[in-house]
Amino acid sequence: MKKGEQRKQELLKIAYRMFIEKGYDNTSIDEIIAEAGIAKGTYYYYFPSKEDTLEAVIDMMINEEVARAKEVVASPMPIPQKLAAVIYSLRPGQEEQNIAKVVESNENIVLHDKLNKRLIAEAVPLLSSIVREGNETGVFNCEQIEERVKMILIICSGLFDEDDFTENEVTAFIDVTEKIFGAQPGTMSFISGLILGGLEQ
Amino acid sequence: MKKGEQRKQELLKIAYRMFIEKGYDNTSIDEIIAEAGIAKGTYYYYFPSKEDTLEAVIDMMINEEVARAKEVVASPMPIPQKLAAVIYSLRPGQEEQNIAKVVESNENIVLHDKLNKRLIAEAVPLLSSIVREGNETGVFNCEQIEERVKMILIICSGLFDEDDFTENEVTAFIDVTEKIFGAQPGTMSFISGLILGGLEQ
Amino acid sequence: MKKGEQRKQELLKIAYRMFIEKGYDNTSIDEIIAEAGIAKGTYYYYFPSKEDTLEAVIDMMINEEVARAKEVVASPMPIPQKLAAVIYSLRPGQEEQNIAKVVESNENIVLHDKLNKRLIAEAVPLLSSIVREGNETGVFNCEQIEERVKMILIICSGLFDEDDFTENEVTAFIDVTEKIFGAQPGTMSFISGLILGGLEQ
Amino acid sequence: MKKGEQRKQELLKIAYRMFIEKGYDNTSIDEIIAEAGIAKGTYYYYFPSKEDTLEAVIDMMINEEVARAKEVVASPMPIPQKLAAVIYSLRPGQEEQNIAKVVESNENIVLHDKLNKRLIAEAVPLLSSIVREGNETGVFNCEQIEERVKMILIICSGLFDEDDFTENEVTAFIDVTEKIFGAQPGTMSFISGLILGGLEQ
DNA sequence: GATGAATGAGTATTCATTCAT
DNA sequence: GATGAATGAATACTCATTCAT
Repeated sequence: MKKGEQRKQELLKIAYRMFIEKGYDNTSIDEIIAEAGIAKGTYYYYFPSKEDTLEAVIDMMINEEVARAKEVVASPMPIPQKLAAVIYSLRPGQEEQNIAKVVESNENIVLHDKLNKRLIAEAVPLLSSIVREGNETGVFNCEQIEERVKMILIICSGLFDEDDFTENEVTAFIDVTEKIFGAQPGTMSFISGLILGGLEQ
Repeated sequence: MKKGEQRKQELLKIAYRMFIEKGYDNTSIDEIIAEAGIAKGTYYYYFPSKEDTLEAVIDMMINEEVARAKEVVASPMPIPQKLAAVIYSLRPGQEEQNIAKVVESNENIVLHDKLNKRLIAEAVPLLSSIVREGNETGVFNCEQIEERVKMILIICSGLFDEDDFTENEVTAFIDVTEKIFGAQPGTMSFISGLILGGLEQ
Repeated sequence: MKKGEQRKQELLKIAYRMFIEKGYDNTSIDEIIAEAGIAKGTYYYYFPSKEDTLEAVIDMMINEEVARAKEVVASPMPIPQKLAAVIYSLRPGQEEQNIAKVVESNENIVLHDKLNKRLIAEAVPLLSSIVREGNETGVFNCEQIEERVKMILIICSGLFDEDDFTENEVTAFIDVTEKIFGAQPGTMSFISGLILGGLEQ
Repeated sequence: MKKGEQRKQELLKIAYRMFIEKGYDNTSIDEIIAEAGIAKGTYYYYFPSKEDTLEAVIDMMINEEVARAKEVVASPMPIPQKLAAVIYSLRPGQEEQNIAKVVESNENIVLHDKLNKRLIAEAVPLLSSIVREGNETGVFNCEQIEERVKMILIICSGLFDEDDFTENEVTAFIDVTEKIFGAQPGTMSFISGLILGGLEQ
């Protein structure tokens, strides 16, 4: 990697962390360069605008999450487990666990929303292939695969984004997931353990 | 209604319209007062801050939508139709049909998101009572009623907000709705006509 | 005059002086408000932009110069003297005599040029009426009055703007002026004294 | 011509074109080097500063215009025609005819003004020799030759720069030119055709 | 000759909020 | 109830220039 490209990656990491910690709108260029210890001109040498930096940060996040998801896809696992694992690996916020102060999601709707739309776009094909495989092996049975996958993703992001879900929500979610993909009752019940395990981390 | 309260309502209507037309962040107090023809001090006499104005605008929208929804609840209708009708009446954006220029939803995530969360909070009890009635009459059959209602609302807002849904999405949505509430296949198929009808307006 | 209008006039005076002393481009808003002792917001309360301030400054200068010129027009004087006196009163830079440090004209071409164009537009009708009167009394004899007046103004601004003209230039100018307006030789020779007198100030 | 000198000339041509197309102030070094396809360091290897580039551009323009003018001076022509032809060949903007988009003259006062001053300095001796020749052959009759030549140049640049002159202006200009140089009425009337011909190009 | 990463002072503008009258 | 003058912190972005390699 060239020297310039490396520097750009560093900047990206810093911007990424600050956007998550403080929110995109609440993070000023001045703060970013102070943190990075560079001059303002240097920042603008690498990024044409703050907006572009956001775009680049989102690309970076997406790429990492998708890469992780693809590893899961490639790994040997029962279909239902694989489906759940991929969704789980895509969880926006996964990344953010390592960061101490995460801004209230209210103050970062911009980042959150952009990320979500991109994530859905990237994840639908990935998950659809799994569901298709499930259809073939008989563990799933459904049509409109892409649309159902999209629904699951929407439900996940709407339901679990804030980490304050209840047992009832999980129960209903499992049932709905099974029915959405035409699986036998109980097929997805392992999710319950997965989520609780995730919480205990 | 007192004179002061009346003026506050006028201001609210203006702010409401401008937020939708231009987006919350892109609407400045200066623009609001110019439109209203009042002095800046007058604005701050009625609203402690811009944020509070947003809150009041959202309250107003919610109230109107909930009132409309309650009328539907009170009206005599088969349960499944009533359920759908209430959800439909709550559709955020319903209000905005009368406004010429509506800002791109991207630029109004703040308003959009706040509204959505409030709407879900208000709508869940309303819809739950309908589902409960459905359970009693046997047309529905499900537990975790509130959670399932919430899911449906999440799916609706994620799927239908942008008016660019496909036939496959509608088909899948109908199937999923039936299964979520434990209804017989075909129970909710009338939705298809409802959505298309809504589009043809 | 209302309080606000008064403040605006003060600001205008300050901006005017600074533009002349330092040049338009070299004068920053920060410097203006520091000089005026006001907050940045206050500046923008009175002027929508720096460009508008320039426009307002030019208006002010033009108005004062035109007012002075109109006094001369109204005063009883022989036509040739009156013509010269009006031109002299319009001299851009007349104003600037009172200001200690005047920026090199090179650095203020913007102001200078805008002023010049406005001045010619304002002055042509005024001077034309004088020339017309001269035509009637027989002291002048020319057609294309407006065009000739414009020429004289162009010559003046091109020749005398920098105060470093020579005796030969004055001699030629007098001759040309007489011929432009079809006056008898010697009619305008008093100008020589006028210019030298002006210089001695 | 050495390789380095050649590259400098190329750069100059690019800067020249961009200054005219976009205005001096609106053209950034970044844009110049992007157009030229060179690195920033390379630019500064050839030019010590942007200001110096402007100076060099102006030199180049002047040289070309003066060279053209000198050809006219050397060609066999009646004196009055030669005088007019030289002035016409010096017209700033002559060069710019070949360039598609030329910035509004308002936005390029800096270039325009510098060029004008330089042009007058270069042209006065050239034209004076013609007028002197005219004095000797009797077609002209005037003193203060340099000063009168300067006046004509000032009038031309002030009157004809924007290509929107009227018939009256041309008529007056011809008359004034004749009188400035003490020529017989009608001597310069051919100018009328020259200007109209120039326009028809 | 040539590169391109780094600089940092400079700039205009926005806008929610306050408060004396 | 109503006014509007005053505030000032905040902010993104520009750009000519330098210099180690």
